[in-house]
Amino acid sequence: MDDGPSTAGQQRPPLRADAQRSVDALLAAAAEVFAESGVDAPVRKITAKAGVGAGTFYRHFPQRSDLISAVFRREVDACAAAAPALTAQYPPLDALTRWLERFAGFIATKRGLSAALHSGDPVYDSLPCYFQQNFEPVLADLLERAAQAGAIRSDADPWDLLRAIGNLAVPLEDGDDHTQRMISLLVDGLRYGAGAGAQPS
Amino acid sequence: MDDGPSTAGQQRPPLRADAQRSVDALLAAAAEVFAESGVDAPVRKITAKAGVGAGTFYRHFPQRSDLISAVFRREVDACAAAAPALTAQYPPLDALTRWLERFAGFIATKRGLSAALHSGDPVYDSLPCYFQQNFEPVLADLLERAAQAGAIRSDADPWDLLRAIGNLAVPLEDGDDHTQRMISLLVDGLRYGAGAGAQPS
DNA sequence: GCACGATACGGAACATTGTTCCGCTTAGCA
DNA sequence: TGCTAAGCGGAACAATGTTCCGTATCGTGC
Repeated sequence: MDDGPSTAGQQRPPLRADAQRSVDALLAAAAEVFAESGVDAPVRKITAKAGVGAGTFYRHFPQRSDLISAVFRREVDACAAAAPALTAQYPPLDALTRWLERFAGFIATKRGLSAALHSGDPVYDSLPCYFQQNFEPVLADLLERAAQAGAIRSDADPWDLLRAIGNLAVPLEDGDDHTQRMISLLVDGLRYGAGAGAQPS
Repeated sequence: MDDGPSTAGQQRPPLRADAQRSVDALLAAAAEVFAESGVDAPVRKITAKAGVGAGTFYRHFPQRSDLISAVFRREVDACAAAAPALTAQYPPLDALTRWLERFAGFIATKRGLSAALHSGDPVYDSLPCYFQQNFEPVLADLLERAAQAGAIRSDADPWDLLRAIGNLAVPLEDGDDHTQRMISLLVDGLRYGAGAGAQPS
């Protein structure tokens, strides 16, 4: 969906192969480093993990916010893209649950992002929108399939659920047992109103 | 209200006179520097303005969040404390207007604080509460006096007003003409429903 | 008023991180 | 295969956070 660092680029010549490799490596490394150290992690940590020099980093991401934004979008895309595979592979309720857990994992790597979002940098303005626009339809589809299968009630609002799980998963601390338990609680809640004789797990 | 940096101190021996001077100087300097450069301003800028060494700074504020929190509380106190004098010196409606402008000035120095508040540092958890607990009664009193004088309507909610002006004053950019105009607009709005034949300015 | 111990001060030194610069390497192309 | 522009690496520099310790000051008991 996004093949480069700057989203505002008008018409930029296609990246040379090695440059594309660098960008990919940096995004992958940054995602890992952000997950373990937050978005304020030192540049050197990222370049080291990516195996590139500092110059290369600043060539592709002159502003830190460019990198943060790019990593965020890439991870949103990846998480949203996981849904179809789950839908194809599992029954609707399982697909739903597994995707919610995947989503919680996504949220868990967002330490420090909340503060960045409030920094006032206009680069971030579009991120909440990107978040909603990508996730809401995905979850709506999962919910609808599960509802049509009679596994869950049909009046759940996707956006409500996304925010609820977003809040549940914020901590990131200790084991994610807690988040997982809360998710299954939510899913049980969804099942409660299903047409058939659903029973809590 | 708060005579030292750490709010969690159990029973700490009273500060030596020179230490108290240092703390005061640092808080005053930090307030100025924060206002002009945001809460991420370099430590050296603060110590230079306060006329103290780096060691002194870290002795009193081991964590930056300690300083930010202390400055915030001190300024909340000062702003809230300005109300009685205004009440004594001006008619109720004037006192109300002047205090709201003072409050807007307070908000205008809070660049970067919003991001800090979302950083997750538990030191900040109590600040929003402190903000509300100090300002709401003050404004409620000003509103009530103005309402009893027949200058404004009596159904205004203090907390609503605080948040509204907080939002109006956020920018801090250009001249504060804009904020001032918006405040007088709000006050006119309050006057509109007054019992007597109040007329917009 | 004086001496003494505890407390606090200042600022140089060190550590960490952000950012730039430039000689060298490589991809893409004719 | 050779040329050129794009890209790379990492040393060097700059800005800032943080520590350390010799010196100065305060509060106190006499």
